[in-house]
Amino acid sequence: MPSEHKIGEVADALGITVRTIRYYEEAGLLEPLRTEGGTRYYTERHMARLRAILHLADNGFSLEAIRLIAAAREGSRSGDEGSSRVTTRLDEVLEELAMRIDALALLKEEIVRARSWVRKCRGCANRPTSKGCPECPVRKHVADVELLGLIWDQHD
Amino acid sequence: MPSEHKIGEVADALGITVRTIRYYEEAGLLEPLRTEGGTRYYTERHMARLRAILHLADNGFSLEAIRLIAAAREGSRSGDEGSSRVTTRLDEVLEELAMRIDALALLKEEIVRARSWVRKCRGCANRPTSKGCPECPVRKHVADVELLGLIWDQHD
DNA sequence: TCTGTATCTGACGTTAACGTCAGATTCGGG
DNA sequence: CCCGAATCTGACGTTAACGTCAGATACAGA
Repeated sequence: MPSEHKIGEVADALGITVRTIRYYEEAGLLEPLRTEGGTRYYTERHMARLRAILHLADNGFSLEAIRLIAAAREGSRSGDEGSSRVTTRLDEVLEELAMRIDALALLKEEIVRARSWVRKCRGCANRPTSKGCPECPVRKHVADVELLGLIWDQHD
Repeated sequence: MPSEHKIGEVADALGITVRTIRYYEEAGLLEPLRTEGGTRYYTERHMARLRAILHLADNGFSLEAIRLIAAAREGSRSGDEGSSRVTTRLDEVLEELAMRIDALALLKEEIVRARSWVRKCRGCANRPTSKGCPECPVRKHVADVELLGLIWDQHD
C-alpha cells in the first residue's frame, strides 16, 4: 500500500475538515478503503479525486453536479461509449463555464461603468435632484447602467 | 406617481416570485411605498434597484454582500466621502470578480486538457492497467491534470 | 497490555434563500 | 356597496453543505 492516509491527515493536507470528507462520501463522491475495524484509509488516487472535487466545488459546482461528472461513464457497454459519454458531459460543463465567465465579464464591465459615473458625479451624492449637481448625469444614465439603481441614493 | 406597480406585476415583469421580493425587503435591500392599508407599491426606481439586485444575485453574490454594496454610502459625512466609499467598495467587488473569472478560466483550461486525454485514451476506459492500453498515458498525466482524478475509473 | 488520541456512527443544529399554507385584510371593477 | 382576486402577516417547511456533540470503538506508541 503506497502511502495510505487516515482521514485526519487527509483533512490537514487539503485544508478541509474531517466532516467534509465524510460528507462527500455520504454524497457518493468517494469510497475510501476500510480496515477491519472500520477506519477509513485514503490512497493517492483518493486524494487526487478529492482535490478534483474541491477544485470544482470551490468554483461553485454543487456536489450533485460533480457526482454527475464522476458518474458519466456509468451504464455504458464499452469503454469507447463510456469515454464518449464523459466527453459529452465535459462539453456541457465547458459550455456552462463559458456562459458563467461571459456573464461575470459583462457584470464587471457594468460595475466599471457604474464606478465611473459615481466618480464623475461625486459632489451630488448621486442624487439626481441635489443642488450641487442640478443636471445630474446619473438620471440620464441610470437606465443604461443597471447597477446605478443600487448605488443611487434611496430618497429622491 | 409615474407608474407605480403592485408586487404581483413587478414579480411577473421580472420573472420572479412575490415571495422573493418580500424576502429582499426583509433582508433590507428594498423599501417600497405603502398604501394606507399596507399594500406595497413599487416605482421605476424600485424596479431599477431590483434589477440590479437580481443581476448580482444571479452571478453568485449573497444578499448580504449586495446589501454591503447598497449601504456603502452609509455613515459618511459628505457626499464626497460617500462617493469615495462607494468606489472603494466597487473596487473590492471588481477585485473579487477578476479573481473569480481567472479561477473559472483556469478550471476551463483544466477541463479542456482532461477532455483531450479522455479522447486520446478512450479505448482503455481510462483505466491505467487496462489491456487495451498497456502504457496508459493517463497514469503519467493524472498528476498534471487534476480533473482526471475524478474522471478516472474508480477501480485500479 | 495499557492508554491517550483519533475515528466511528448516529443524530440533531445551522444558515441562506426562498416555498408554502392559513387566516385576515385590502383593492378595484360593477 | 359587494365580491372575487390580490395582498398582507406570521409561521413553519425545504435543501445543500456542512458543524457539533455524545457515546462507543479502534489504533498506535510506551
